[in-house]
Amino acid sequence: MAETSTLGYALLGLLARAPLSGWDLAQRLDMPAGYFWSAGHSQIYPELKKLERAKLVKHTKVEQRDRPDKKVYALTAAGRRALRRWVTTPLAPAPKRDELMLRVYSLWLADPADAVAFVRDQEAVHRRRIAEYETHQADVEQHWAAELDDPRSPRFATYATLRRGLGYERELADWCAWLASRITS
Amino acid sequence: MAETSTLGYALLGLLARAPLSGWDLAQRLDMPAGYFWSAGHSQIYPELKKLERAKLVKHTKVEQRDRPDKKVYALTAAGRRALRRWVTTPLAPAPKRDELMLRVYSLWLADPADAVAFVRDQEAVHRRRIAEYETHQADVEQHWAAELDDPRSPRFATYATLRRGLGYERELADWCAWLASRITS
DNA sequence: GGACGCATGTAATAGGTTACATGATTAC
DNA sequence: GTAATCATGTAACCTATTACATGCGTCC
Repeated sequence: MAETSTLGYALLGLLARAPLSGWDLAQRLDMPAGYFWSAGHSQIYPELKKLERAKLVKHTKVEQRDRPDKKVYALTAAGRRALRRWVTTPLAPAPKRDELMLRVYSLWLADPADAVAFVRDQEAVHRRRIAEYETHQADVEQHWAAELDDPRSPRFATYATLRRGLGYERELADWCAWLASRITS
Repeated sequence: MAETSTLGYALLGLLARAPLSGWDLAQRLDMPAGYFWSAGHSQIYPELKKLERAKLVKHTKVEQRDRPDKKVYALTAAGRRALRRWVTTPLAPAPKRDELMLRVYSLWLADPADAVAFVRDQEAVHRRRIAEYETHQADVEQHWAAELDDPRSPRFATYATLRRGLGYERELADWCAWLASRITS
């Protein structure tokens, strides 16, 4: 029996690093900022209420002069425990849904010229993302070198996911290049 | 205006290669057989009815002596055209949802020993999948070498997705190994 | 006055999973 | 008879997306 949904854990994971408002959480989980989980604000506000009913988070009203007031959510001790327990719980294999692969599975039907254009376009998308991630990586390695050796610092965890994102995008872009050249030849 | 849902295209993609019954389609889209799309039979049977109403597929009853009768679905000319059009249509960036990365993002909270065990376990899962895919790859390369050079053969498309699956799993397993050793040191 | 960013919510719809339900045929 | 495989369907629930809805404050 999970204490909350996966989205709930995503929110707890962000709040474990710093208290945030619903709007702030939505910023971080909206594409393209959310590297590996995403959600719109219409999903986040109700979820925060659930988490609060479950006593995993609590909010405090913060009045602002220059902007509308907001509710800032923070983890409770129980919320932190639940998150900590969840992170190393056995992970059930999730069904994959990759639309690019689904397209490629039927790409033999297309005109080869169209197929190459499609695949080269995908490659460009991922090369752009690689450049973006590389900038992040360089920044992180320069400014937080010390923390990247400490597996108990949040920065270490962020760095690990960034490395994975880079590896993923590189492998994908290279595969696109391989496929495009293979169709051409 | 898409002519059908992504699941619909997944079914069309399978039927473009050979006519199949709902049950056969479910076999191919059930974990772990479906490499990059999955669906249960409760989603497939209604979807086939939708596709038939849209005249993208048609079924014929096939009586069997040794087994229950079945409905075998095949693409119509319109279905084939719709699929062909769809494969190279610009692909909208999809929101990512990767629970493993979500766990790792909060892994700094866990005891390092638990964290390493968790990551090593994940690595093992993906190494097993690599071994499986490698067997497939060897089979395909041996038996269908000629077709793998023809971008208009379905076998070529399957081979391309298999290569991608292998690249994905290798990158992931290697990243797990990197992370585990980084936590340990 | 209008656009933009901040801020919070609800409603309707679509997509997906789990559970319920039935029935044929074969092998043990 | 009973379990396993083949075969087809519906219902209930959960998750996620898109659309609707409101309102403050700043800048132009």
